[in-house]
Amino acid sequence: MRVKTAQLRKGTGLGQAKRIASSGHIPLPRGGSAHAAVAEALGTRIVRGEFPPGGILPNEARWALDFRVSRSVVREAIKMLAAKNLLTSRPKVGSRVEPREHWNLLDHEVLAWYTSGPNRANILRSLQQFRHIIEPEAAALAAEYRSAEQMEQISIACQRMATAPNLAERSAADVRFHVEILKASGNELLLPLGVMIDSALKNLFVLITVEAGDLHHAQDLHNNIEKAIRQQKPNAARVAVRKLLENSDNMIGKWIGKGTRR
Amino acid sequence: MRVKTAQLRKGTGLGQAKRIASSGHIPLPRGGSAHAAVAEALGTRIVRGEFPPGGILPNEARWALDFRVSRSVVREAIKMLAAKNLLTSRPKVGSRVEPREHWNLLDHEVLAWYTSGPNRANILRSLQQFRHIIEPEAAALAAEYRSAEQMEQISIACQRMATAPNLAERSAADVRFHVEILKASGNELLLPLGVMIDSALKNLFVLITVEAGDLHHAQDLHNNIEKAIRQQKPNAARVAVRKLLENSDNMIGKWIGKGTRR
DNA sequence: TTGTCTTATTTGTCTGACAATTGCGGGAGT
DNA sequence: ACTCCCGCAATTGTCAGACAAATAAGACAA
Repeated sequence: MRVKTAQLRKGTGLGQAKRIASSGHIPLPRGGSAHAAVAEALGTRIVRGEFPPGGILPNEARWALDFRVSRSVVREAIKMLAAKNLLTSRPKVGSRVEPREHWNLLDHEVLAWYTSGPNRANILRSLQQFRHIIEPEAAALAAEYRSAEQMEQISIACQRMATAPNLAERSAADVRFHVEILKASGNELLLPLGVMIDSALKNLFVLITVEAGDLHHAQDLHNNIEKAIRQQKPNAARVAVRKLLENSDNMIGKWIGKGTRR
Repeated sequence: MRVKTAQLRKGTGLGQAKRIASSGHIPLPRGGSAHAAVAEALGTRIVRGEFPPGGILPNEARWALDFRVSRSVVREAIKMLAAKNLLTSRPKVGSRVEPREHWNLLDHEVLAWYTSGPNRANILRSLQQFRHIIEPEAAALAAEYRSAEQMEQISIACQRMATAPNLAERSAADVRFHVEILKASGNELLLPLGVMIDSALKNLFVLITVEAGDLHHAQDLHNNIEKAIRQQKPNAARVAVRKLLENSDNMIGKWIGKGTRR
């Protein structure tokens, strides 16, 4: 965070209130670099719908005033958002928010902004549903095409899950287990997608682990997956993963049922 | 393109050849804005493996010299690549290329750079495989949860495919058909993912359409999908989509078999 | 050998200026 | 009154130079 302490510009009582107010000083979250902070602030507000798709947002100079940063910083932030397809910029017209279907929702930053917003329940549901689509097929592909080394990695992760001394390490091994399966699937796109899903559901993940009173059962489910892949039985792998997901669905159901508000 | 004609810096015979050569003038593709051009140039070279993951790339000043642009432009380009997780920057150390599994492969620009590179066959194979995983389930979900309006849109697209006067319009209707199904699936992540896949396979798409001597057959396959979703039969929808994909697999096989090099 | 200090390099930020683009309104011509 | 063209102004795009901050690497002392 490089924002100067002093350097308060004088009044700037320029008459505006044209398109959107957005007046006054907006404090930036401390800790990172300024452009990242601005990008996060803008990105969050866009994703939350504060600036509707198709709309024009305030110009760079205005943001510079509001955030008390230079225009360079604002520009770099806007370029980052443009790289995520949240908006496009054109001279004279400004930066226009793209329609939602153009947004790169698969970007983990965008996803994080999304899950911090109002309709996070909706997106979390979509994510879990996504796992049902992706993971059984990934396991089936892994069972079919895995190499010996990849199998080795999967087994290591599985064993580490079983012998983990605490929940944190167990959760880490769990993620590793998933990732290794995705790697073994041989599909280059499955890996980043799976990583993205896992990191987005990370919170959910540890909660499930905590909630699972019956760790033995959960471990059995994982062992079954490992075995199916080891024996190169795609269908068995599919079924085993479905069982595991079913289990975690139940955990989520319990968790929601418990009335865990926010 | 805003690069000045004049303004040729003098010699700059500074001794270096430190990490990577990259000396001399690198011309930028004409047509867009400078930062977009630089981002594309750098992104392409990174994705193609010219700068290996974990490596440090030349500093901003150097790129500014090589591309004959200001450092601001280089910085904005680098920020765009950082937003796609291709690299991270830290003071004093420079910009380091991230490991490939961190790259946002689901970004359509990154994907485009990828498909223009050497191992495009590999990535195209992964994409088509992806369709086998995604689309049947999407259609099943659509069959289950579609609204009346969504069904209407799907039918319209299907009919428009049948009555299209030329290949271009037929291809457009085809894409629309897919997108409407994804929308009807009710999963917010399926839509952007599907759009991304379709746009990446666009070229492949039209080729398939061209290649398909038997348009009637292809249309029947689409009609079956439409019917299954209309009748809200998820399993039938899954099967119908699988048939369609099988057909397009065959077309791709034929096309490759024909010896279409390059 | 180890810990600390200095230094050099690189990104980060600020500032001010000008260029390029283009939506919009006003004026000329019919 | 209507249409077309042109200049204006607002906004992003680009440039240049300066300084701040961070930190890796080497120098030096204990």
